[in-house]
Amino acid sequence: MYRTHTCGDLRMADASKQITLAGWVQTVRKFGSITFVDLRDRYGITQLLFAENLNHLLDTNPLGREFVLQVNGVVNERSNKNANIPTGEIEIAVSDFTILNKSITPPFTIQDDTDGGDDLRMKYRFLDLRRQAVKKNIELRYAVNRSARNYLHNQQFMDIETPFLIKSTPEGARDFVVPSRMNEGQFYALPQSPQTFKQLLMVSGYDRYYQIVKCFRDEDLRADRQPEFTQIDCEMAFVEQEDILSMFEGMIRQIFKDVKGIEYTETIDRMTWEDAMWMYGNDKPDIRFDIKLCNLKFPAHTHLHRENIADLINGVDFKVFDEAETVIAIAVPGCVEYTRKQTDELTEWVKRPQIGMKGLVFIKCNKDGTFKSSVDKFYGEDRLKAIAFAVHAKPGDLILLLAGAEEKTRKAASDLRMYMADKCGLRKADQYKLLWVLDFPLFEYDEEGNRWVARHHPFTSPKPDQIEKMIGNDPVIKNAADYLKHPYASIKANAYDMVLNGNEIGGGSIRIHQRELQQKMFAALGMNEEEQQHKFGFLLGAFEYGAPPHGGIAFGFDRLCALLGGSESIRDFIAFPKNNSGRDVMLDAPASIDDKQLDELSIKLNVKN
RNA sequence: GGAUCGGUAGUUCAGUUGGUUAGAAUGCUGCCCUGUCACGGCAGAGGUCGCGGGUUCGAGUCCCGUCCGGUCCGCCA
Repeated sequence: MYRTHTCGDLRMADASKQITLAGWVQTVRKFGSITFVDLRDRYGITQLLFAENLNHLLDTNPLGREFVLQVNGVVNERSNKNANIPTGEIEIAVSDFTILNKSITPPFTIQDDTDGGDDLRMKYRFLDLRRQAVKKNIELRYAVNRSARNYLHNQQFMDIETPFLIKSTPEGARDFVVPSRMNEGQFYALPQSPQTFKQLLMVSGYDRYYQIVKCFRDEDLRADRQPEFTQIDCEMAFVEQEDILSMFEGMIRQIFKDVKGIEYTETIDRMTWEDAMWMYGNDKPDIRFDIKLCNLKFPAHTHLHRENIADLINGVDFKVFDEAETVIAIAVPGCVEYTRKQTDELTEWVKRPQIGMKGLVFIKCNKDGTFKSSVDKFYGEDRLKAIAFAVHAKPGDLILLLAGAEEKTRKAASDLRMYMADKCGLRKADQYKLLWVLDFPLFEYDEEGNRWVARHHPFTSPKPDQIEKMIGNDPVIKNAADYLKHPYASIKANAYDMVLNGNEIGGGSIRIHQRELQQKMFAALGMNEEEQQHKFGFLLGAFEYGAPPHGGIAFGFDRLCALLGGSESIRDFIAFPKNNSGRDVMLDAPASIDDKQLDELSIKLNVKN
């Protein structure tokens, strides 16, 4: 028997027991004739004491970091206790030991605050995973997994596996493709999601399906985006939007309770997509803090339908604002004392290419009720006061104004809102705020292709009262510049996203379940009958055999884990992640394959460079 | 496809205006140490400054190219 206990088990109650432990050597502390060793496994750390009688054996069999060690000994009370670890009251008086395996010196320290950089840690991920800091993330991931499964199981959901080798249907993201040896010149694709399969399962009558499943997208990566990622993928039949929202509010509440010990009892806010864009400039707003965007000039072209607003900025010959399509302001609480240097830094920040604004205007709302702005030359005290009123600014606030083209300015204002909130500590790490964003547009205009694309995916149903708008109008966009005037631009979908602290953690929709409407949808996306049949004939066919009304949602599992673990990056919540370039630096994958393999697959390479 | 930051000892980093022998911490090796738990003390080894080219009397430092990594924009239905 290799061990009677783990390195996290033993306490004072076990004193004087004869035990056997096995684990990894974390540290060796030698004091002349006695030696302390910290032995580590998944469960904890236990201190070993090698007294005089054994110490000479350590001279001939020296222990190094990460050696695999088995010891027999007696549990003793320590004379000096360590309150920092659960096993800190006891130690093992070693009677004999076996080195089960040696280790070369690891390239970085296996501690919470490792000295290893990201790249190195990924290369030696199997060592990195030994660290407590990473292990607790992997444990959290499993806790979220268990919690979701329990909840869904208790709600009659069935976990049904769907295939990974499927057909490429290049709508949306790029597919990863897999060549087929037995079918010369043909390729499978890895699923971007099990979307069509789960819909077919609804047709088959498995009216509550879920799967915690890998999905694959061949797109550029980010700190929160991996080429293969995991979704909690769910679908239900005989449901309306409200059924889905309440079912999955229940799931997220359960996860908060099981994983974080948080009773999230408060109502989960709901907001339309239009409101989110109007008030936050963003379809996944962080509502932990109350800064809202305020339009001071109504944009000439917008899909956000709002009544006109007070004209507070025109008529003073300030060209920057006069010539701008829109002017958007935010009031940042308590920043009135910003120095010239600090406001200059903000200006530089919005001028960075990623934001791309030309400049930034300031209004300081002094505590004595007066105003001081960078545009005093144009705007008198009365005007500034009126603007401050419109922006809901209080004395002590700093108002920031951005001017420019509608979409760009709105996005910049949203980014600036988040940036200032971070600066002011308004995005509190221990605070969680959930939000549903509803009524997304059904279509999005693709400038490059001058056509409509599905904002969510082509299986999303329009709001029932807007089906007319869809079937009654030709999708062709005659004048690209005026796409917002096309009836399709305003069609809303039965689609919803769950947002946590400014991150989209889940999204879904009520699906189309009638063949005719589905075909109309495909046609709207520019797919002719032949293409429809070729790409989605199986689904259209299935819809003719009694497809029930259905809908679903998918949660980004990795991202949810990262957020619950308090991290921006999902990599530390994936046991073996890929780097920024989609490489596995441990395996050194992807890699070339040999000519024989290529030959079997009838593939000839055409590699540039 | 684009922007930006970085690459110097095993590791994490510092390195001034371009100037003699490139430093610190940690890790590693050896010696000392009976109560440590970030043990301590002494000594030591360890470098093609990512790679290639250029400017210069002289380049870790400046310039050009390139590779690798981080972050972001585009992209991600």
